[in-house]
Amino acid sequence: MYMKRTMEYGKKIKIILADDNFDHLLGIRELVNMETNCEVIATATNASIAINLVKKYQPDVVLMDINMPEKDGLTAINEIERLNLNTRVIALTGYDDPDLIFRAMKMGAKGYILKTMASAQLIYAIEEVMQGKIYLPSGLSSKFFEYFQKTFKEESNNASNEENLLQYLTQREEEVLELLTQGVTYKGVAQQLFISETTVKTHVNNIFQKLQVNDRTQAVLYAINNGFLNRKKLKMAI
Amino acid sequence: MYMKRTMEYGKKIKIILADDNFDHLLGIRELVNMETNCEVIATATNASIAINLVKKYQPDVVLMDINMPEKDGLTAINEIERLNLNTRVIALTGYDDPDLIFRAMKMGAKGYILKTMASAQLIYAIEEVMQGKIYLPSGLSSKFFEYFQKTFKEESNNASNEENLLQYLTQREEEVLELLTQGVTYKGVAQQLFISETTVKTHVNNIFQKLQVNDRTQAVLYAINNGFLNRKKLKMAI
DNA sequence: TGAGGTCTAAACCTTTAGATTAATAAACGG
DNA sequence: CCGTTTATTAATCTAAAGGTTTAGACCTCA
Repeated sequence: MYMKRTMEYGKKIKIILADDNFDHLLGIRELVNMETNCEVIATATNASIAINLVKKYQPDVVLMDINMPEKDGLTAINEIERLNLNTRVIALTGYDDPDLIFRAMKMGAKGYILKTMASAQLIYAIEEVMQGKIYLPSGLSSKFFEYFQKTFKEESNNASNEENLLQYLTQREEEVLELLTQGVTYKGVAQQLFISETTVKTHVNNIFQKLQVNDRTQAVLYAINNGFLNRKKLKMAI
Repeated sequence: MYMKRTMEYGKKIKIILADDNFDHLLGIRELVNMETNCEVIATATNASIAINLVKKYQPDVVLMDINMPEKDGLTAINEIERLNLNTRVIALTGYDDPDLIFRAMKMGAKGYILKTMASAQLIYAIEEVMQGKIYLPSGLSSKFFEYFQKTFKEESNNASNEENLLQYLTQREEEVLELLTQGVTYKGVAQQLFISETTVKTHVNNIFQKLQVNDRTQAVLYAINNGFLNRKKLKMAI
């Protein structure tokens, strides 16, 4: 499924622009077209149109303003990524808000540039992502990592939380809890573990005491918030 | 709480080295000490000792080999970060495994370098992180982002899952569900929303039907896995 | 061998959860 | 304006969950 995609000289890089500000649209198009290696093949003033254009033309690069009304640019990036085309999206915005950068990268953006940046950087970004690289200017990269680490700080504080009550569970109790986190009833747990329903209740009660909760919902929430599922490798640790 | 930390000329950058390989330890110390602006004030051959040394000397930079036996380097990085000192950790390893890079950054590493890299890069990395920057060489940065985006791909596929059943909930039902995700009982919900317990049960039943689940645990799991909490801004969207 | 922990199970009881049905009021379309 | 839908409210009844106590079988470690 992997398609090699180096810059083929002679063929221009096909670009689609999406920006709700018409003046910006024209300006950027002008700028990009000046670069002989690039060609803006279509423009859109909202995200929905942009997505349709991408489906139709399958461009090399999409420059997506992520501050658009209605369907926002971030969602649009995600939808384009999920098309699994060979299209790279570069997020374009006026703000260097860390959360925005983080979410854009999360959605699959291959680059992120500010409208206030020098125009040469835009061309450079296009060339970089065309080579399969990620383009994040140094300043934005720092913001991204700051935000990234801040986001995971609480989690790791919780996950290795002084006293993680999950550690006191026995193997059997972990097995029961794992089934509880899947929404299985006592009867279901009993059948899957080949024990009686009353035994399940005993285990569950012990779990409640150890986790200091009163019911299964709270137990499940505790388990999820304290890395139980991660440990079980049911889901990638985030 | 923010302390400005620029390079103060005249004062050497205090560095602690942690590497279980004694030869590497000597080599890196030699290398770092050659840089007149740097000084290795202590070395450790395992993570536990390293952490104690950090507590004692509060160095500017820790070069941490993350492939050590017993307590692994990644956990050590996390523990050092949680000390909230002004110490920056640079991960040091022989492998450019994306997962390793991702986890190191998650734990709070400010830089990541390979032992195979040119020695000059090590010095450069130290200087960069001392300026508050993140040091990730281009190649490793790409690996990081690839991994980052791959990790979040599934999640966003779920989150904006064609048909997110959460969208069919009424406002009242959302209020009820929000309380359910906190492990509140029917009685508790009734008191908080000033309605009768039986009314709560009706809402809950409607929620079950709309989310196509059979009990509150499954409803809560559905809500969590489909971005309900994120939307409610109770928790940072990851 | 005896103390302690785990896993199993049962009886008995209280509380909560879940299913069904239905009344009221607001919103909407023709 | 009236029938239709939808949201919200509510009562009743059954099933499931949860609390408590007791106890036997098994294993381990001192």
